[in-house]
Amino acid sequence: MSKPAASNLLDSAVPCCPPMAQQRVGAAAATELAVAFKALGDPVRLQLMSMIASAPGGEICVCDLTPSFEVSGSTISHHLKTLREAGLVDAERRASWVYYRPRPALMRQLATLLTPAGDDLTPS
Amino acid sequence: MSKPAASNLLDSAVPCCPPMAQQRVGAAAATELAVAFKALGDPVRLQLMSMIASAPGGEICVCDLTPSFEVSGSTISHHLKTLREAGLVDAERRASWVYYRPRPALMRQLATLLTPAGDDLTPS
DNA sequence: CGTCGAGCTTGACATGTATCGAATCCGCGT
DNA sequence: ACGCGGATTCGATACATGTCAAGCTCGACG
Repeated sequence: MSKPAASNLLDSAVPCCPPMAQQRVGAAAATELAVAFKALGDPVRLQLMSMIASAPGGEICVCDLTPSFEVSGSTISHHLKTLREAGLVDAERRASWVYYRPRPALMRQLATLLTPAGDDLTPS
Repeated sequence: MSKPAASNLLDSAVPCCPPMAQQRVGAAAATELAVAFKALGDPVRLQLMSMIASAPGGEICVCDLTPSFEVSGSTISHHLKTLREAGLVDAERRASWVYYRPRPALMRQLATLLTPAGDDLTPS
């Protein structure tokens, strides 16, 4: 559990991703970033991601996620795995329960990437 | 061409989408937003989107997009249709050529949605 | 130990998607 | 009118994905 997450975007020293409105995304970067966007490209996963990202205390138990959906527990687990492998969330087992927390680094990269031309982004 | 784009997020008066780190995304909103993320969840489409978003002059001809990829022209056209129907780009035919331009409104919504907790977003 | 509950994994299936070639459409020149 | 080149659409096919039921793993607690 909590694999290193295939993407090397997370630990890459390269600034990597200015807004796509300012610079084209190369083929290699596109392949990696598309994994993250694809992970968000499902209604269930998007809701899961939002529930994890907005969790008070910074983390949330799977047992608090599952009851919010119509789909089966195994399906939720499968979606969570997708989010994990995309590098968007991190999981940790404590006692009988598994807790998920967001990984803001990638979220911020995606947000920056989508910033339209002329928009300001988190001015220091 | 240039269909109304199924999403009602574009012309909706509702503020709609605070950062997901601040508020859970509802099932209905998730279904619509997931369409946009899914559209970006393919390497070719992500590059296409970045080429359109970064186009000098705010628009770019399909004939300038197609040669950058290995895939066939019909495949590019299909991907562009996906981006159009997701509300991310707009197309216009002029003479023999079709020009694509970005739709910053949705881009900004997605960027805002992904803004992590504690981050500042384009302060007015 | 044994078993119980929470979550993950596996196997299977139906649906969706990416891709291509061929056909079609649409302006433009000749 | 005719053909040409750019772009989209159509039909077909191989592959990926979402979903579930069933089985498995890991701690906890008697």
